[in-house]
Parts: sequence; C-alpha cells; structure tokens
Amino acid sequence: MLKLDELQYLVAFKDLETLNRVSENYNISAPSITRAMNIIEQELNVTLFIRNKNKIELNKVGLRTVEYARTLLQNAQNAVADIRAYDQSLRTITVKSCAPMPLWDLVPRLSSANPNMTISSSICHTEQVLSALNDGTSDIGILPYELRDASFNVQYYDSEALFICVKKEHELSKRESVSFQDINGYNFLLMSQLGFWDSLCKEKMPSSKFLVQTDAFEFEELVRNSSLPSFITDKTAITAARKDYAIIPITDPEATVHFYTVSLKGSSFKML
Amino acid sequence: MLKLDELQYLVAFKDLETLNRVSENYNISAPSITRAMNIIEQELNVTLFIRNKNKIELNKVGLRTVEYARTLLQNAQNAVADIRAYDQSLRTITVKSCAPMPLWDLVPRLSSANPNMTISSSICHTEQVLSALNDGTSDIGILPYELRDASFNVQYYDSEALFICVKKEHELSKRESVSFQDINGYNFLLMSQLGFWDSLCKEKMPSSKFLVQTDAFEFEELVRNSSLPSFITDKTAITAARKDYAIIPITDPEATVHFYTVSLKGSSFKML
DNA sequence: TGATCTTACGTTTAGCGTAACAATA
DNA sequence: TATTGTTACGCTAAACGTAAGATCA
Repeated sequence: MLKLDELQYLVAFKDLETLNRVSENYNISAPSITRAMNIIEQELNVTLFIRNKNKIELNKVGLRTVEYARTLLQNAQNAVADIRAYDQSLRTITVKSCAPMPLWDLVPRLSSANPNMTISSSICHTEQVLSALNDGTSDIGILPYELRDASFNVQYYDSEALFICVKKEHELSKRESVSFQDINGYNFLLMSQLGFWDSLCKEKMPSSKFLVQTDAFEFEELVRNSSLPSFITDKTAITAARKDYAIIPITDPEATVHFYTVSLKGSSFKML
Repeated sequence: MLKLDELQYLVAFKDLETLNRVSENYNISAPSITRAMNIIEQELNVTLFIRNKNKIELNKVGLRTVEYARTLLQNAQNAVADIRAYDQSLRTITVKSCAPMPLWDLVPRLSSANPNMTISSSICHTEQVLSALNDGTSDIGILPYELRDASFNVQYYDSEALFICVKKEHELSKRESVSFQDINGYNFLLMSQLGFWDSLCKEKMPSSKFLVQTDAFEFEELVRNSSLPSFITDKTAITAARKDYAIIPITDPEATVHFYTVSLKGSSFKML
C-alpha cells in the first residue's frame, strides 16, 4: 500500500530538484529518501526516474505521478481539516441574537450549563437570525417577538426598554418622557452591532441621522464631548448613567422589546 | 501523517461492524486493529468512537471520517491504476490500419525493431484512422492514399490489388477481367474487419448485397459450399487459391490500392 | 460459554542514520 | 574539492503477535 509520506517526498523532490535537498528539508537522511523513491517505484511497479551516476530525474511517468501525488496529499489534508471542523462544530453552540443584551447573560449561562462546549455568539439583524435558524447555521436564535413555529422551542427570555440620554443643557432634558415622533429629526450617536435596535431606530425616526461608532471607548468619549443625544436601556443604564445626563423613557410600545429564545427541537445541549 | 492502511481498517470496521472481523479479514491481530483506530484518532486529534466495555461503535464524526477515508482510498487506487496505464501506454505502439494486409508484415517488423514495446494493432475505417492519428490515440496509421500533412511522416508502404474469386461453374468464370460495374448486383461473401475494402465495395457496388462473416473458418466453409463469389487480393491469393476457382482481376484503378504509413513527427519508436 | 475489546509484555523487523564509495562539475 | 546519489551495515524504535483480563449476551 502506498504511503502518503513517501508521496510527500516525491512531490518535494520535484519541487526541490535534488534528493539531498529533500532530506535536508524533512530532517531525514539522504539514504532514506533514496529508499522511499525505490519503494514507490516498487509499489507502483513502474519506473519513475532516469538514474544517472550522480543525478536522478523524473521521467514522463514520474512527472505525472507527482501530480497525482500532489492532489492525493491535498485531498488528505483537506479531509483532515474538514473532519476537525466538523468535530468542532459538534462541540459548538452557535447563538445569533438580534440585540446585545440577551447575550450578556445567556452566553455565561450556556457556558456553565454545557461545560465542554464552545459558545459562539454574534449579533445580527432579525432576518439573519431567522435564516440562520432555518438553515441550521445557528443552534439558538434570539428574536424580538414570539416566533410561532412547531419545529422550534420558543421561550420568553427577557425584556428591554429604550431610553434617550441627553445632556442637562439639552432642550429635551426637562421632559418626563418622549415618543419616537418627538425625537424624530434629532441626530443621535449610536454604537454599531446593535442588531434589531439599529433597524428600529431607522424605521421609527426616518428624519434622524445616526453617527455610528464601532469602538465602545470612542463612543463614550463622543457622548461626553458632544451635545448629541444617545440611547440607553434599562439594562445598560446602571453602568452608563452619569449625573449631568437626563435619562428619558420612550413611551411608544415598540420601545419596550420582549426577547424570546428559539432553538430547534431535539437539540442536544442544555438551555436552562 | 495519516496512513492509508489504517484508513482502510477504519473503512473495513464500518463495513464489517466489529474489530475482530477486520482483524480476521486482513490477517492481523485484533490488538493491531485497536491500535490503528487509536492512532487515527490521535492523528486527527478527534474522537471517532463510542467505546463500551466490549462494544465499540462509530460516532457522528467517525461516520463522516469513514466516508472521507473511502474516497481517499478510492482516489489513491484510481491514481495507481492511471499511472500504470500511462506507463503502459508509453511502452505501447498503437497501429490503426485501414486494411488487414499491411499489418501482417508491419506488426512483426515493429515488434522486432522495438523489442520492449507492446504493439497494439487494429483495423478500422479510413476516417477512424485519421481521427485516431489526430487525437493522439494512435501512433501509426495506415491509409489508402498519400496524406498531405506537414506534422506527419508519410511513407509509401505497399500496394494491394483486388480480384474476385468465383467457382468454375460461375457465369463470370471465363472472363479475363471485370470492372466494378460488371459485378455490381452480384451478391458476395465478405469477411468482417476489412476496414477500407468494406467501404470501397459498398461504394462501387451499390446494388450488391454482402454476406459478412466474422469467423475466418466459417467464411472458408461458405466459400467452398456455396456458389457465391468472394474477393481475394494479390497478397492473399497464394494461400486461398484453389484449382476449381477462377481468380479474375478488377480493372478499375480504385481496385489497386497504395498504402501509406503515417506517424507523428518526433515519435520515439523506430519504423524501419 | 463464546464473542468482543482492551491491556501488558516480549519479540521481530522495518526503518533510520552513519560511514564509505563512485561519479560528476 | 564540493555535491550528488547509492550501497553496506549496525542499531533503534515502532509495529506486531501472544497471552491474559474484563465485560456482555
């Protein structure tokens, strides 16, 4: 039976041009390489080389054999990679959430409930959560509404209410509450990776512009150093609240979101 | 590095269902199989089996790995077959002739001029000789005319003249010579595998029917035991001539054929 | 009790490296 | 003289088989 490492030496010989260089490259002795080449020829029962006294080169069949060997080795390598990836995928719980907040709590909980599983989480738009659930790319989805689908386990998870956050000097700062209509037209500072919230704001406040920041630190800096209002929720308020800001609730019902976890029935991991 | 024989054991395990049967099938000890399975897992760094006290079975990853292994082994096997076939093709001179006669002499001559080459010869129609030359399927072609093509070596080889062979009682038997027109309409006994001759007869004698025989012995029997005329040439006449037959030449110029050998310029074998 | 898988242990052998040689440029 | 490929030889480590143990049907 052919051996892949011998084929590897054969390919290396074609690339490096001398047996000596192959032996150096793979840290084995030159005689071993000579032997390996002979063994391949025996195994195939075919002559692959034109042997001169101190020069050896591939003949036509040898050259073709190298190409076969190359693809065999490549296939083997790909197979190993695929198998490992598949193995990994079976030990990974993939969560796609329409908003950041649910992940803060869910990911650690999943992690401790499934000790030898990798938790892979990401935030994306509602539609992408749905399609990832349907094509099996995602094990758990978090949606901002209660999905009706018999093939999934759907469970209420948590709620989150949206507030605006304005400087005390701001003209809105004395308001008890606002509606989306009230704040439509004002420009806001916004973090990226807000998933569902992002869509909601753009839908409810079509006249507003949003300055999207990727970096959390830079976002905080901008909030402090500009007069632009930003958003905050009841679940983030504690950490981000500051004395010189007014935190004003948004009265629209859409500003309070109920999150639901969705997972395929018969999943092997524990949700808790 | 993966070893193909270990993969083979893995595939066999899936097919034979127990390690013991694999060990029996390949005439090696059971512990060796156990070891091989462990080594594959180590090599892939992946668990492939669910191990019970006296039962071992493939898990999901194992099942998928078996399929990868199967195709890898199949690919390797195909590669070996292809390489051997290619090697063989390089040691084979393929001759396609438009008629049987030139081969009688050419094949032995090629064989002795190229001692360690296999000579593969076949008879086919003129067009097939040409296309085989053009697509490289054939090394030497024999055509009934002088091909004008700069990429080929074309050389006159031999001529052959067609005669008809009729019983003494036959109405044509007293003729000194005949033309195709004279014999058009008579039905003839014909051997199969005549290549070019076959086409010529059908073209020149559209009103005739030809009773084609595959077996040479049966053909001779039919010639003797029927009154049907048959063909013969100056190169076959000696063996097949009999006293109670008249051998009559065909006067048309097309009845005398000049054969040419055609081979790709730069071919490595000797023509002589 | 027979079949299965695994572990432990001793042996074999296959594979490797060193040394030495021949040939080339 | 330096580089290349090959052969000869001795050793090591990997691979194998036997024997034995554990578990299950």
